[in-house]
Amino acid sequence: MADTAPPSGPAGTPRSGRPRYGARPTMKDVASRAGVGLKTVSRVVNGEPGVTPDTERRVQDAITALGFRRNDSARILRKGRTASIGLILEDLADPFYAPLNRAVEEVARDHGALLINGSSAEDADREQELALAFCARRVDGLIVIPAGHDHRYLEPEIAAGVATVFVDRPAGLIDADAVLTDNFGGAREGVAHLVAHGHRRIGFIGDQPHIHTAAERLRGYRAAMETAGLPVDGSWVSPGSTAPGRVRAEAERMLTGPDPVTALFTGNNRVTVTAVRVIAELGRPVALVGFDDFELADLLSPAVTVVAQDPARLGRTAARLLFRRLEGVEGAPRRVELPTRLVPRGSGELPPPSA
Amino acid sequence: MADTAPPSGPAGTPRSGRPRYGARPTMKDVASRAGVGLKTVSRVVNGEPGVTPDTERRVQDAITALGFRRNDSARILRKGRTASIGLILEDLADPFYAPLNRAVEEVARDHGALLINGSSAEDADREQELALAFCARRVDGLIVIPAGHDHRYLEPEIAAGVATVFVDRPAGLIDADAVLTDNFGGAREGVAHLVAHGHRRIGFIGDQPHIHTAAERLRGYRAAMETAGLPVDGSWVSPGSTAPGRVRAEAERMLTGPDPVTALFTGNNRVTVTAVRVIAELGRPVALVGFDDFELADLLSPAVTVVAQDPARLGRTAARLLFRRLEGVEGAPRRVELPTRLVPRGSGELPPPSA
DNA sequence: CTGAAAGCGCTTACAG
DNA sequence: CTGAAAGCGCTTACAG
Repeated sequence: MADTAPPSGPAGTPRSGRPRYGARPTMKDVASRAGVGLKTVSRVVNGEPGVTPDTERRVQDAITALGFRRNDSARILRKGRTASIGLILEDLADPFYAPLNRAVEEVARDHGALLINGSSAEDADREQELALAFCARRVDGLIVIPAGHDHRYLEPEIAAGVATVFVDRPAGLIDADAVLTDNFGGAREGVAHLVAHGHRRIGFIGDQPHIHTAAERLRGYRAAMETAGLPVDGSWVSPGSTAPGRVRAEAERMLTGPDPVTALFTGNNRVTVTAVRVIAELGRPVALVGFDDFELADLLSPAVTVVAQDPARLGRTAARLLFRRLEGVEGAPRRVELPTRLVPRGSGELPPPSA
Repeated sequence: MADTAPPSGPAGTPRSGRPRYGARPTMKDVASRAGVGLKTVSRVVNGEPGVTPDTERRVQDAITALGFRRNDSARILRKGRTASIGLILEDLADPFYAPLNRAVEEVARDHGALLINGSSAEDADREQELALAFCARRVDGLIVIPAGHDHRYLEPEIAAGVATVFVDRPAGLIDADAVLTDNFGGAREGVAHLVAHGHRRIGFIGDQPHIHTAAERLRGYRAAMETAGLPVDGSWVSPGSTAPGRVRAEAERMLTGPDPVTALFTGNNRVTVTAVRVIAELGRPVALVGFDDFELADLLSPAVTVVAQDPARLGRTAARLLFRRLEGVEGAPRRVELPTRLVPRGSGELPPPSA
């Protein structure tokens, strides 16, 4: 008899209508179990009209019995769009980018898209590798916080229809949508704030100058000093790595030399935190304004005055622009610049020591 | 002549061998342009042996000319595994989970897999929706920080071969791999530390008790008190929302009542930060130990003593376990528990006010 | 209302 | 060394 076939254990059930272990039932399996055609199953799964209640029920029963779940990868292959976007940031672990990440996710979710994530680790090669891997998966769009300065490698992808928006820093050597913070204006305002509180000797410690945001902030510092008619001594300006060791050394040098600065403008949150430590160890108050807000800045004493960006808004704006492009909005690449906000908390309002 | 066909603008090039705008060249396009078979292109693209240098060059030229990039979605459909994993956490914007996220990414990268991300927003329905969406995309594996307490919805997926590891909190109503922190032991140690510094009246403010980690930490608090032979007044124990308003009210109540506690044990980083604010406003030192480390804890005054978890290790451990499962390691579900580390910084070593 | 055929862009299993 | 055929699991376009 046909039933004398060897009993099928959990690891392999050749009996028709049931998938083998580790495999998954397909629409074909559902169709044969329900005794209908493939297209009818497709109609039920996708809620398309034109199926009698009785047929629908039979299909639903088969779906439940087999534990069928539509394979969206196959669907996607046929439909063209993948309903997924890729986001490349510098470091998924960096608290500064976390709200940006979440904001992008929310917008993607509103549009029914999934989010693929990756960290460039501030390495141009890794950025490219990730971006192209995402494109190979045929993401509909790409949001990139660039690490590199040459994005020509993306030209074929963009031409092929991958919507691409750069955030936080502009693209290099290609013309593309970008959503940025007004780094120049923010830094200028922060330094002007120190000037307004009587400082004339203001130090700048920032990130490496090849990073766009760092260069812009340094430019803002210089502009504020020039506007105020203040000279800038070369020894007051220190762009470079944000490694605590270097920042610490530079802050100590500027604050304890023969003719010390009376205030510090720090170019990003990591620099600011190290500067706070140095000042605390110094034992005397030093005026400080930092670029980027950070948690607990208000709990330190003195509380730290900052030029705040809005990372969530950066992400939201970029993602919305991306989906607008995907919906067919054409036009020249856009450059959106978001404002900063000066948050006075105490450290930036300290006067210079009365000479 | 054939060349009298209407000129083809950028939006549509019917000329054979070139894709229309917005579409992408396929292996078939490459094959016909190079004058070879489809399989030969596949061999070149995948670096398989058995192609003469001359043929290979012709194929490479066609690839370059057309800007071909293999469609990994199609490849995946045929191969079975998608080389992607999904990670569901509570909130991509939460700095606590950011290092976990990055650690998972690094392990995935080591295994050539991409990372799809999502936030449950502490909502069980949204967790399920995300998990099933990831499964529909046929991720190879799933790492979940669960929001819900019933994960039976994942049983068909797990049976179908989706490797699944829970992190930070265990799965509900199913038996599955889990990587957890020793919340009980950590809390017990933190409270015992306060006891060792002379405190007998210690308050506990924690998260909602239906959250596994919160319940475990409360259990640790009670165990430490009991071990020390100290009674626990009901008014000293406050599990509930971590919203600043509630935490603030509870901290103020415990610290300013008729018979106030002399020390506070706070159940997570958000609670700790609010407690620090309340204590700062109070104007007198109060001993404090918090569960979870946080940035700048050492810069506050007094610096905050914490029971630290290692979120990156949590993520790394979970991801490694996941890939071991994907490599075929069978066996009963595992439960890994990672130790905490008490970090004395000052606030936890304050003595009770001399009565 | 229902379904057979063709095709999305690859890989697998074979055959020359 | 090379390639035609079949198939991964769906959807599209059509026909009954």
